[in-house]
Amino acid sequence: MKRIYLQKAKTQIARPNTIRDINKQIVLNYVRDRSPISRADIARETALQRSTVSSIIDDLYSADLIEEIGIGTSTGGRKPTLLKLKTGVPVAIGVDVTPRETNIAVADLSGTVLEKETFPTSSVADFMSEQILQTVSGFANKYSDCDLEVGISVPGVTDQLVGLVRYIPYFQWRDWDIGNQIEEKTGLTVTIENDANAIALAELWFGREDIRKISNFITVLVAEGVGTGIVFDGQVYRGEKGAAGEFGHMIVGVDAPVECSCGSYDCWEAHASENAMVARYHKLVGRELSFGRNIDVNQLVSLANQGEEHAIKVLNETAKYLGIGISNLIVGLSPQAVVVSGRITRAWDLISDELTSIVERSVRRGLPKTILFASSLGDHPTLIGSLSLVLAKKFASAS
Amino acid sequence: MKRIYLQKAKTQIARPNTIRDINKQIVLNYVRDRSPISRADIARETALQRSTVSSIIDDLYSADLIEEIGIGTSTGGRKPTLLKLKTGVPVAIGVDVTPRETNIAVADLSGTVLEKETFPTSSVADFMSEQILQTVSGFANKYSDCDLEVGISVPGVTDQLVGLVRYIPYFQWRDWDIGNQIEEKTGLTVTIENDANAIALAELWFGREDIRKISNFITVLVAEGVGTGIVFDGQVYRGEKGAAGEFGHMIVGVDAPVECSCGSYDCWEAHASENAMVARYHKLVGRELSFGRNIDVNQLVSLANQGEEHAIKVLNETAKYLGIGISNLIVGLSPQAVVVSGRITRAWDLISDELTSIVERSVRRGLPKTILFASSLGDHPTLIGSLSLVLAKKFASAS
DNA sequence: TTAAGTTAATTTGTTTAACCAACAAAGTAT
DNA sequence: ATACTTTGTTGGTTAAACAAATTAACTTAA
Repeated sequence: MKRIYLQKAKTQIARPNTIRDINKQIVLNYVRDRSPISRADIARETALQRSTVSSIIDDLYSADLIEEIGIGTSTGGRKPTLLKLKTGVPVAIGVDVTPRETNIAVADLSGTVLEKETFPTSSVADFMSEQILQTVSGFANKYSDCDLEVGISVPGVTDQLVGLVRYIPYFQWRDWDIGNQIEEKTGLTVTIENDANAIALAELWFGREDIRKISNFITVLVAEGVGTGIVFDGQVYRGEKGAAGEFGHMIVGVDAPVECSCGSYDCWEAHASENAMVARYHKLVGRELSFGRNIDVNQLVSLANQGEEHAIKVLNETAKYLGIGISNLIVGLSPQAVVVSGRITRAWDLISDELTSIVERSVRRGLPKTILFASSLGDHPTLIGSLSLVLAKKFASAS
Repeated sequence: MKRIYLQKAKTQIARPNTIRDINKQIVLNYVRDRSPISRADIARETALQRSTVSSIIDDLYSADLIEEIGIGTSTGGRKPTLLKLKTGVPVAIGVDVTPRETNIAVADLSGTVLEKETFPTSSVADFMSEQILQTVSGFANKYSDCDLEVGISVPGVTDQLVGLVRYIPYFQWRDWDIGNQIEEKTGLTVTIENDANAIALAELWFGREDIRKISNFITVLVAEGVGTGIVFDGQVYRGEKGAAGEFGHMIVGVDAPVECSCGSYDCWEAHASENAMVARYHKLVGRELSFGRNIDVNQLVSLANQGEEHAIKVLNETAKYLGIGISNLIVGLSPQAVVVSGRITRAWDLISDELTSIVERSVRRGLPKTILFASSLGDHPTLIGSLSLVLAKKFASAS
């Protein structure tokens, strides 16, 4: 049940083709989710007429979105022709900027990465712009016969309307105009989004099956900072100007091991981020043990997985604060699940007990239990996030 | 952009009449919002054909939702016939249960209360059920020729699917079956909802104009406890089993003046509720000054408005904690506005400065400013909330 | 005061895309 | 070999949009 806003009425009214648009999208989602599937199966499940389904399938086939994959087995009558999403054809370019490295990839409708390039992220914005522009337009030229769009994920505040990165705390970049630059050079449509929101979108469309079935959940991205993405009723909630999900700056306790990117020492981010984790380790073992330089998060997690007790202690401590923040979110938003992503989840076995026990304290009488998951998006969740910005548009409903 | 869930596909596919359903709803909203308005005006604003609008208006007229109000002035040609919502006809019964009193009212499509009965709320659930049943069925019989539905607002956790009140902390009622009892006795459809969520719905549809135009906001209800209602994208976010918005149990500080309904002393509710306010006053002035009995919130607010310094101090202190919680919500959810309701808002002039200054600290660089409002729903916001549960259904879009 | 121009609302016919029913194609079961 | 099933297509019907013409009712200017 949703309020109708009259300002947008001209785009909201239903035209004769609105019916087809809606049903086309539903049928496409069936092909995506249940493939291989026959026309008759879709008709049964949607309660559309078989003739209507056939007609819609013709449309989708012409639009190069689906293909026939073969003939199925009979169940007492004519054999069904089976359908699936058209794969192997590039449809999305994803640009994933993280503080350490930048990944640019080309993917097909199913989200499968067909080609990928990686380079270290430089702290000089103009230099980065140039490198990204070069790679993206390289892909665009190579696949100029395909109908491509570009999605960009960055660790900061974005403005989707004007295609601008407002602020990236890690590099202190302000008003980085990468979106428009790509649009101008390649002519492709560009969508830009905060990393945590992009991950939320990726979990919604490409995450593990038990999450894709859920319509209300929260993603927590533990990286240099802590970002949260909120999925509400099957859509990512962006808030005013896409600034929602900044629960990283929620106050959870004093005297954090590191300063938050906002300057304070009492934010959740200052207690539970990778930076906090690294700082805890140095405080515990002294700097000399870690080769005089800062230990890498990967090394820290590996040490813990190998059983090094200091590393384990640090992970547990970090998990505790992660849990406190998560339990605040659960109390307030009552999501069906919370999905944690970031390198810390490589030691999921070591932290899940601590997390679960803290989170369970927040379960209130009579309320359903919120499930905790580690992300299943793999080693580059934000890259999948950037691709999702393009792919989700193909499958999502307009409203 | 919203995910399509295949489980519900059978109810989501578009039929030929889906077009009409959508456009009918949009036209009805124009009549509601812009009345008096002519058919030609609606056609211009929606970009529907004038013939289509006329046909839809005929439908709405037959359904008794609108009426002609007269002839407008010419702007150079034929005079327009002006339309408005049909008023004066009962369509909703609202049942508003608060710890002190219970209000039951009948309202028309515009939300205007046509008739109202009030009685004190008893702590005995069965007795309350009987009183409510009697009053509601009285109204139902009196207006048996009208197409009525019932909305119920309660200060606790509700389960809309089975029509049950799961838990009311104030009275410690569990599984109070009032919804089904009314349905059985009267045959009317009943919708049950938590008070804070009902208020959010009321603000969305019947609140002040500057709020109705906003699609993302949060309502904070300060009563015996503190409840929050979240409006995302023009719809009330209920969370899993309607348990969202329990930010009252967010941890904001230690040593609250009263115990929270959940038993702890560090919840927001324990710092910022009416109960906390009353406890602060007693601690400050001593019990004897307030006639040996607990001072009433109304009295406390009146004293403050008259300039009594202790009362003012208490209100300021309470506003401080209210502000801390609100600023956490703003950081995390980035709403366009926060609407405060409850008796404390009768002293809005005394608390708004304190609130605003705390909230402004949470405004982060580059983010739009969140506006703070006192509710404009009047003295019985939860009653309007209960009526909204019925009325919003008439105007909202299905998806 | 008549003719010309405007605006409002309705009527008539066309198009889209759903539904339904009948049917051909391609199988299985007795 | 015959009867039944299942899949997918074809042709006719219906709902509701659009588009254009028409009627209604009014204002303005010669």
